[in-house]
Amino acid sequence: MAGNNPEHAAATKKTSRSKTTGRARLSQKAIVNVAADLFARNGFGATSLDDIADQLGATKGALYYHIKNKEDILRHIYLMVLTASEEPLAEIARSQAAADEKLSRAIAHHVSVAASRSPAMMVFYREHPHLSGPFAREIVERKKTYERYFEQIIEEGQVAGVFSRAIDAKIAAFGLLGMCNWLSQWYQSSGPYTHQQIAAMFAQMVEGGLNAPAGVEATR
Amino acid sequence: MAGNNPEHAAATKKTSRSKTTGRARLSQKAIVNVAADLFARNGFGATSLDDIADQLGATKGALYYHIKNKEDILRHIYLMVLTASEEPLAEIARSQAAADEKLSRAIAHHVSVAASRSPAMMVFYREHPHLSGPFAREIVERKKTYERYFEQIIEEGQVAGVFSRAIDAKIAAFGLLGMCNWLSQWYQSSGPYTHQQIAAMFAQMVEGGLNAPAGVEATR
DNA sequence: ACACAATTTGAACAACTGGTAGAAAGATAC
DNA sequence: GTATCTTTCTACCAGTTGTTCAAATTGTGT
Repeated sequence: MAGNNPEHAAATKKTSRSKTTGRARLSQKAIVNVAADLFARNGFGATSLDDIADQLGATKGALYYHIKNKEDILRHIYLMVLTASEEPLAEIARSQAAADEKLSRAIAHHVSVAASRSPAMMVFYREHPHLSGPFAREIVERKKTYERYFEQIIEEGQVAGVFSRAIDAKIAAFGLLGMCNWLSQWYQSSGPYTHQQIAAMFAQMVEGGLNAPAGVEATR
Repeated sequence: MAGNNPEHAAATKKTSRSKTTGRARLSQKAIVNVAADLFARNGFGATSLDDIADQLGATKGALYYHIKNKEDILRHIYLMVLTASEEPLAEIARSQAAADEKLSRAIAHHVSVAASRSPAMMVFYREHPHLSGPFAREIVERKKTYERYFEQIIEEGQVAGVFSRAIDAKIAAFGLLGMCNWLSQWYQSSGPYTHQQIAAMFAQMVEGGLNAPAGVEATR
C-alpha cells in the first residue's frame, strides 16, 4: 500500500516480527500455514512476501529456498485443502449406507474440514482467480467433482424415496455447501458448540427441517 | 505484481482499455460499480486504481475528482449493499405474519439482494479487513444487527411452536445465511432458475427439510 | 580440524502502487 | 468570443512489490 496516508491502520499490517529468538526455522509447511492465515485475513493480493517472512521471523529472500514463488504458496494451500477433503467424502459416497445417513456423514466430514482448516478453506473459496495455468483448471475440476458428490447423494435419496423430489438436487447441494462453507466466516473452536454438534444441527436442519413435528403444539 | 515473470497470466489483469470512443463519462456510481466487479473478481488488494480507470476508459487522476481515495470506493460498496438490505428486512420482521411466513419472506429478500448485487455482496463479506476507522466498526455492527433479525424470527417461531426447539436459533440463522450468501459464488441470472424460485426452494428446504413426507414410498 | 552441503542473508532490480499538482480540455451561459 | 465552472489528462513522487543472486552463515559427517 502506499503514499503518505496518515491513517493507514487498515488491514492489520506491520505487526513487527514477533518470533522471539535467534534464527528462523523455515520449512515449506510453516510458510504455507502462515501464508494461509495471512491470505485468509487480508487477501492474497494484499499480503506481501515481506508480511509472510516477518511473521516467521525470517527474510523475504529465505522463502525462495523453500518455494518457487508467491503463487506456488497458494497452490500448496489448495492442495492441502483438497487432500484433506476428497478421499473421505469419496468413501462416504461409496459406502452402502442409506442416503440420509450418507448425507449426515458427508456434512459431518465437510464441517470438520471447514472448522479445522478454516483459514485455508477461506482462501480456497476466495483466491482462485490468482491461480494460473493448468493447475487452475485442475482445481476447478476437482472442486466440481467434490460438490457433485453431495448432489449425487441427494439424488440417490430422491430416487430411493428418502428425500422429497420437490427441491432440485443441485440447488439443495449448493445450499447445503454454502451453509457449511460459511462456517469459516464465523466458527471459533472456543464457541459454545463443537464442530460435531454444529454438523449434527445442520444435518437435522437440512433433512428434517426447522418445522415442528406435526400435531405438537406450543407448550405455552 | 511484478518482477520479470514470463507466465504471469493469473488474475485477468492487463485487459487494455476496452471502452471504445473518445472521452470517458465518469461518475461516482459508475466507478463504484466497476470497482465492485473488479474487487469481487480479483480482490481489493490486487485491484489497482489503474485497473479501475482502465476498465472505465479513463485515467487514474480522473477518479480522484469523484472519490476521496481507494478505501472510499470500498465504503460506497458497503453502503450500497446495506441500503439495499436493511429496511426491507426490518419491515418483514416488524410485520404481523407468522414466523414461518416471515422466514420465507426474509429468505426471498436476502436471496434477491444476493442475486442482483452479486459482486458487491462478494466484496461485502470479503474485504472488511480493508476498512479502517469508525466506519469499519459501524459496518460490523450493522451486519450483526441484520443477521440478528434472522435469529429473532427463528426464535419467535420456536416460542410460537411453529419451529422445533431442537436446533439452536443462532446456528440455524448462520446456516441459513451461509446458504443464501453462497449464492454469489455460483448464481447466474442466465441459469435454469430465477432467484425467486431458488428462494422458494431454500425456504422449503430450511423449513420442511429434504425428507420425504412420512408414509409416502418411492414410486419405483 | 576440515570439507561439503544445506540454509539464510542482504542488497539490488524493475515494475508497479496510491496519491498529488497543474495544465488542458469540455461544457455552459452570457 | 469571453468568462466560468466542471471534468479529464499528463507527469511525477516516494514507497512497495515479487524475484534473483552472490556471499555469508550454519549444520553435519569424518
